[in-house]
This record gives sequence, C-alpha cells and structure tokens, in this order.
Amino acid sequence: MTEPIRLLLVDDHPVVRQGLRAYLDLEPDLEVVGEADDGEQALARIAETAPDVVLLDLKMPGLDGQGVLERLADDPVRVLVLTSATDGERVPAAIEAGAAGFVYKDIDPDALAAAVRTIHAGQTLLSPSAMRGLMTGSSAPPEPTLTPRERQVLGLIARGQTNRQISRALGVSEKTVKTHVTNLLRRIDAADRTQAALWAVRHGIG
Amino acid sequence: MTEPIRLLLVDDHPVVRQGLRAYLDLEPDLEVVGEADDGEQALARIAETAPDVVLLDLKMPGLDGQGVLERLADDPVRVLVLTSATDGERVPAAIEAGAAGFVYKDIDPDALAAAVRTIHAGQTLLSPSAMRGLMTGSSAPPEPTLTPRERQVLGLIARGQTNRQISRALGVSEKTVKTHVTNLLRRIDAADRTQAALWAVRHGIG
DNA sequence: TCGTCCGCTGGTCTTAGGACCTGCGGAGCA
DNA sequence: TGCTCCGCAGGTCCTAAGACCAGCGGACGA
Repeated sequence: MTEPIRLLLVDDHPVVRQGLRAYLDLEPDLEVVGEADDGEQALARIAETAPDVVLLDLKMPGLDGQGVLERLADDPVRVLVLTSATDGERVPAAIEAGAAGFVYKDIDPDALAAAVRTIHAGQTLLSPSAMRGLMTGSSAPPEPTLTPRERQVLGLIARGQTNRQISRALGVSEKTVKTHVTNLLRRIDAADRTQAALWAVRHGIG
Repeated sequence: MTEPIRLLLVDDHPVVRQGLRAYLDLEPDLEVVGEADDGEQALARIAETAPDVVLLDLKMPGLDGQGVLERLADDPVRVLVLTSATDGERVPAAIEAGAAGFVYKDIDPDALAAAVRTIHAGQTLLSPSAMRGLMTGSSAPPEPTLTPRERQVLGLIARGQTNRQISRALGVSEKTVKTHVTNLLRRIDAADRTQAALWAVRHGIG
C-alpha cells in the first residue's frame, strides 16, 4: 500500500471540518493531517504538516481562500476549492490563482474522495459546462434525467435483480431490459450494474 | 426532486451530533431538522419538527432511547437506532419497541445515509443472523465471517470496482480476486457482485 | 505429524451482461 | 409533416464474471 494522501481541511466552520474529517479519514488512502479555520492558520498548518492536498473554503474571515491561494503560488500542494452555489463567482479567480479544482460542499463523500485523488494525481477538476454554470450563477449540477422506465429498472437493479428477473417482474423481454440498462448506465455515467446499484442507493432510488 | 428526508439526531454527545449533522446534511436528499441530547428533549423536538426519521442513541441520561421508543409507539416516525458493539444487548428490546433498524456508530457515512433511506422507504434493517447474534449477547456483529482478504475485496466491490481493477489495487492476479469473490459470495449468500455490493453497503463495509 | 484455514494461482467452461447495430408504433410539439 | 423522445424488441458479438476443478506453501493447533 502506498502512502496515504495527506489532507488539510480549511473552513471556518468546525462542523464542516468535523464532518469532512469524519468521512475522509475513513478512506484508507486518505489521511487528514490538520485543520485550519482561516487563511493565516491554513498557511501555518501547510508549513507544519506539508499536506498533499488542501481542501479550501474561499469565504473565511481575515485572510480568505483567495489570499491563501495567492500565497501558495510556489508551493507544490494541490488545492481543491470547496464552494457552494452562492459562492460560484469566486471560483474562476481561485482557479486563476492556482486551485486545481473545485467541488460543491454538498458533494457526496465518494465523489469528494474521488475528487481528492484526481487532483492529487496531477489532474484538474474543471469542466467547461461546470465553469459555465458557475459563471451564470446557476444552482448545483442537475441530476441526470432518467425516463420513468429507466428509473424503475434502476430501482430493481438496486435490489440486486438480474435482467432476467427484471424482465419477469415488468412483463417485458429481457432484450428490452438490457436496452433500458444500457441507456441508464450511459445517463448516470456508470460502467456496469454494480456501479448503477450503488448510484441508486446514494440517490435514494429503489 | 422529492422532499428531503427530515432527520432528528438524538445523542447525548454534542460531538456525535455535530459530526452526524455535518455529513448527513451534505446529502441532498437528507435534511437534519433538529437535535436532542436526551429522551425528553427528543420527544419535544419530534413534536415540534415532525421528522421522518430519528437517529436515536439508546444510552442517554434521564429518559433513554428505549423510553423514547416506547412513547413513540403510535407515531409514524421511523427510528434508526445508533448503537455500539458494547450496547448490542439493548437492541432487541428497542426493535421490539418499534425501532425500524439499527446501525453501529462507526458505520461509514455512505452506509448511514443508505440506512436512513432504507428505513424511510418503509423497510427494516434487520438480518436474522444479526438479531440472533445480538440476542446471545455476543459483542462483535455476528456477521458471516469473512477472511480479512475477502472483506477487503468486498470493500472494493462496494466501490464499484471490477475484478481487474481490484487485482491491480491489491497487487495480486485477477484469478486470485475471482477466488475471493467466489468465496465471499457464498459466505454472504449473494448471487453476484451487485448483491454483494448492496450487502456491503448495508453492513457498513467499504 | 496431520488437518484445517488462509492466500495465492492455474485451468476449463458457460453465460449473463453490455455495446452497438437495427426498426416499429405512439405521443407530443413546432 | 417532420422531428424527437419513449418503450418495445430483434440481431450480433465480445468479455467479464463466476462455478468448479486443481494445487502450492505457510501458519496454527491437536
């Protein structure tokens, strides 16, 4: 097993830090090595703990996230910006200042862990549609829209049913079920039914 | 999007409530509408806020979790008992008194959110072997005994990984992974990896 | 020593699953 | 009318998954 990714959590709300720590520390390849509640403290902790990735809220009293980013210009640490829909307008400047990506604070824990790994691996977490959405001030990313039938099939997948079982349950051919499965996998960006089932559980379907 | 599931958190330790709230509130379909640190306060909050689901610690000063359950006999609210391995002997009585399920306090956030959704959907979170083990007063959950390796593989399945991906993550052959999968499927009585993943989620693995 | 469990790995074989091609009819809308 | 979406279903094809056969060495306990 390789060294865990070392994380610093920077947010002025203890509740948020606690919540983040509670589930990030459960990931075996992630390790929270410190917390900070403002920009100055963040810089001090970064110097002390040399984290790989900083999860950084932009909106903080005193030295804010943008200020931190500007002072980290020559530091190899990767910064993942934690943002909310109402803070979207700060993100482009943060990216300009060197942040490697951003996520919404309401991101689910799996996706946050994945985001951390992605930027730690040297990639960035930006998509033109996401940037565009932020700049127009639109709310959180929309959920994929499944057709009623796809949703139904997904619900049955999330109960562990095979295509054969689903076809019998719905009174259609197995071929039809396969078609719905193929379509819904593409919509929710899942590679297979197992991932689809997990997605369904996370989204309260089935 | 449907209405979020409204939650009340009941635990005498502020730290626990805070941590729970921090990550449950991050789930878009869940909303923490209140907290209470003992049974009396819990009943008052339930009356005020009409939550869908109560996360309830059994062991509290004054009116405890069991007392709350007994007074909620005619309330439609669903109760998810938060327990620890050392409190296991209280669970059967709590279930008898109307709790819809129980989870261990060290459950990971995904599994907890899934548990909440499951009981909100009207299901229960009980397995005969889990109940049997609890009734005999054993400490650890009496789950099917997976070997350490099987458990590890199951955890990765529960993240949606393929056998190939798992073999790379663990540094073993795909053949070895398949063997572990075959063995763990038999142990947990699952027909395929999708069912195994769902089982893992329900049991706080991965 | 022997037996069991564990983790590792090879082999063979079948089939469920999924991608991607196709097309039908119905509904709704410009 | 034409287009899109939806649900339904056929086809071909490949491969991941899983069952079941086998065996190795190490650790542990009777």
